[in-house]
Amino acid sequence: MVETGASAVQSGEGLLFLTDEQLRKGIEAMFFAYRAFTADPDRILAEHDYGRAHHRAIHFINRQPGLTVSNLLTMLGVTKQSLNRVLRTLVEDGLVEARVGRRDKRERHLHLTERGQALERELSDAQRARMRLAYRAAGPAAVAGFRQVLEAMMDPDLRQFYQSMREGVA
Amino acid sequence: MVETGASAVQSGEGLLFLTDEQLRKGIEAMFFAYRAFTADPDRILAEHDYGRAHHRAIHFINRQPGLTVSNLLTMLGVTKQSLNRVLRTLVEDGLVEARVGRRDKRERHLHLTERGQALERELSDAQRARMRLAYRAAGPAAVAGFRQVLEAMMDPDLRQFYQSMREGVA
DNA sequence: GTTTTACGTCAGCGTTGTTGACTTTCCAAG
DNA sequence: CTTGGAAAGTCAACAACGCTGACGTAAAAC
Repeated sequence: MVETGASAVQSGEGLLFLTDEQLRKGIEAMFFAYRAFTADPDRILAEHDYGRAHHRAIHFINRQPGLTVSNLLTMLGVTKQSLNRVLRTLVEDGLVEARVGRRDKRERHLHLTERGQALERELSDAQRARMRLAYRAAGPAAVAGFRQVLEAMMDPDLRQFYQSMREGVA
Repeated sequence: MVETGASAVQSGEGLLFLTDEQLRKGIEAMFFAYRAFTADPDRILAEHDYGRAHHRAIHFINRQPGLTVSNLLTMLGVTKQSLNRVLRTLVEDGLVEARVGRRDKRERHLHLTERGQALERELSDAQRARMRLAYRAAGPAAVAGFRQVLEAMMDPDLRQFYQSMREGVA
């Protein structure tokens, strides 16, 4: 066992938010919220015969047009075989274009086609709509806290990635 | 398309936190944080030849000892066939006990055995440890906001479940 | 010129989700 | 007391999406 019991309370600092029960509620909140978070895109993807893996690829290709396969690999944290299967179908279906690198011809630079962008918009509109409602309901202060806690949960290297994603969308 | 462009900004209310870019960052934060959130349990589960599905079952059985299979089904949001496969291995391996209902003998009331409790503790200690660090780093105000936004994201019926989970652990 | 890197691909496997069909058990209402 | 339907379990088949391992090609790097 790592740490058991209401360790935070025992510290006597009045850190009620660090009770095991509070932590447990946070864990469950993550579970249920993530379910909701993926529900809308999942519905749309099912209509197009795609899955979550396709969504993730599309999202990051849209976010950083021209990123290479290995970049994407690092961000998604899957094997190249797994990603390749997904990427191949997206290229075959004409949603993604893989351009050979000009400086380094081994690289493939990924871009969304118009059809790819259309699906991306459909997916992210749905996801943003839910997010917007949640943000609006909770208010700006809550949103700041939300982002702070999520960021603190990430592994350091993934946090780097997250923070370094440029703010503009091109 | 549902809503495109920086709709919130156009409302002129100064709701900067509702920009598409802010929403996008929230979406990515969810993605990366959830990865981290499941990483520690996943490692432990792999050692025991179990998967995330087992973890989820164990979590909720521990949380509400004696809950029925259909209760669990509703909370997890999977089919009974899918849950049954998981539950069967847990019962076979002696981590979960399925007691026939006394009032309604069709029901199976689920309980963790000692070995089940041991694994639950191992898993949730790891998960809580990460959560505790994140909470501590972000502070109580951020934690409150974190919970508020997650709660607002949930579908109403799942939010009901989430809120109604009793605070004690029995 | 050899090694390393980036990418693609084939084969095989495991977990976890799905649908559909069917049985058994049992409560409850007619 | 019979019957309808809910709760639970099971079998079969399938799909998405992870994984490992092995292999091939092209190009960059040393």
